[in-house]
Amino acid sequence: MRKMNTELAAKLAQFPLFTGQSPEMLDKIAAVAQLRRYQRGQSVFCEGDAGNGFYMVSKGRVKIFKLSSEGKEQILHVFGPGEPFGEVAVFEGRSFPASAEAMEAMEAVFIGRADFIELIQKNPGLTLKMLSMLSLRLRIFAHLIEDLSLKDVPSRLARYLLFAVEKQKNSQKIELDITRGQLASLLGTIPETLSRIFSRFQANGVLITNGNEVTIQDIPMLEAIAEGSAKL
Amino acid sequence: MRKMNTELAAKLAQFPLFTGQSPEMLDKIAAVAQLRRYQRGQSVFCEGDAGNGFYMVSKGRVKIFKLSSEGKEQILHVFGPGEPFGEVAVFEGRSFPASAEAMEAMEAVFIGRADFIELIQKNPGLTLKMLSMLSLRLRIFAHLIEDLSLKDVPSRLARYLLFAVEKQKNSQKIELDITRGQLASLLGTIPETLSRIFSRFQANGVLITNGNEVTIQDIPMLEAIAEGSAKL
DNA sequence: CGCTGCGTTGAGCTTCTTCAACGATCGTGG
DNA sequence: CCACGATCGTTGAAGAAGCTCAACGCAGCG
Repeated sequence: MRKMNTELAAKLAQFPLFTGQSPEMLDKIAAVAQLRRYQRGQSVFCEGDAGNGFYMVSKGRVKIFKLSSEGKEQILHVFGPGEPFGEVAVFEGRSFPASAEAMEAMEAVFIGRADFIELIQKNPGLTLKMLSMLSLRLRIFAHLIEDLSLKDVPSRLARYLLFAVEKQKNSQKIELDITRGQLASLLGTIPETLSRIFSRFQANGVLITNGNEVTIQDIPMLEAIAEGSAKL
Repeated sequence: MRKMNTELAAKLAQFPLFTGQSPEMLDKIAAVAQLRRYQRGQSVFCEGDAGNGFYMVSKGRVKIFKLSSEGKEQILHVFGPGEPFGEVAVFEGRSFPASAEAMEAMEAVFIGRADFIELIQKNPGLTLKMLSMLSLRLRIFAHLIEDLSLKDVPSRLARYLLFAVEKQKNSQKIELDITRGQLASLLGTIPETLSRIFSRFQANGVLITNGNEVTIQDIPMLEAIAEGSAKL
């Protein structure tokens, strides 16, 4: 039992949310945290479920998504190691507003609602981090809403690719870390449409695709498409 | 000066965020808060502006929105008395993710970033309220994303109307408190499309429109349309 | 070897937007 | 008091964007 807690505490220390916490505090947190494991495709929670706590990814990735009545999926987030999810239900005290599913073998730390609220109240630094994380998510959501409502699919793809280029230190060769289908769902479209647009970009010399590898050839053009000042 | 502060303190006490605060605390808050007035159509802040603080509506209404490069508008929120806005920029420390404009003569209390962060850190109750508010907004955004990505316009309108019915205590006569154009922008479409759908609903006996007054006649049908199990 | 999941391509169609015109309402100034 | 312009809402016709459905290729894996 002792050993398990120190292991957990070590994991907790990795999370941005908990950096700067004293070892004693980490031990306290570890005492109320549980480690949970999921297989690829396994559901973590479903929209509407009662939210009794929140999660932080320690290994693998989760997708947070909504389903339409016809089964179409809209991905809201893809979270990897260090990122928390399911907090909305904790603070707002109701059900989960979306579903979560492991995209690959995944491991997450779970902390119950009451325990976490207690932690927060005693820890102003933690509070501010949490507020800042929720704010960041609001910003991301606002961006997604803008995309869905005001931009066409080529623009969205262009924005996504430019973001990926930036994230990978401007190397023009990008490794897509999700499948085409998932990317389509993240961009609010379907695989067929996404595929057509990739082809169109390639036909116009904007990029070259090769499996999960995409080489960007014309960044200025991509920027023009992203902001809507050029069409293909 | 003294008088102004007590006036302000009285206003502050009305805000859900500050209910339960001691008179002394309210005075302290009032000392760092400013009252700002806006005319209909006046901009409060623009997307990208540096966010040095946040606002709480005390009179009138604001819309929070994004603009496309062609000038199309997507409304993210409409806020009335008691509701805070612009907090994202405070906690995340960057710029405003969207623009804000007064929809009518409006009055808002402004609190600077540093002051508010100080307040928060000394006041766990305030913290939790703030977390809960941000969470609620994330939930609302998730709903909007679902609408935009997974539902057609008739569904969105149906959902909106059902929500309004519920809000107005189930009287089937609804008073729309925003213009058609604004409603279109809130639902992620344009006035022409919205108008057509209202006509279609009316032609099928689902509702009767009369200016800003809408009388719902077939709630079950509206529910069916909202969830996508019926089309017109 | 066949199966299954994933990606691609084509054809047709639905939905929504665009563009244009028109009617109604309201506030203003003559 | 009326005329005027501005704003808003409505309606029609045409067009574009993206979705559905179906077929096929390809790779990985039992």
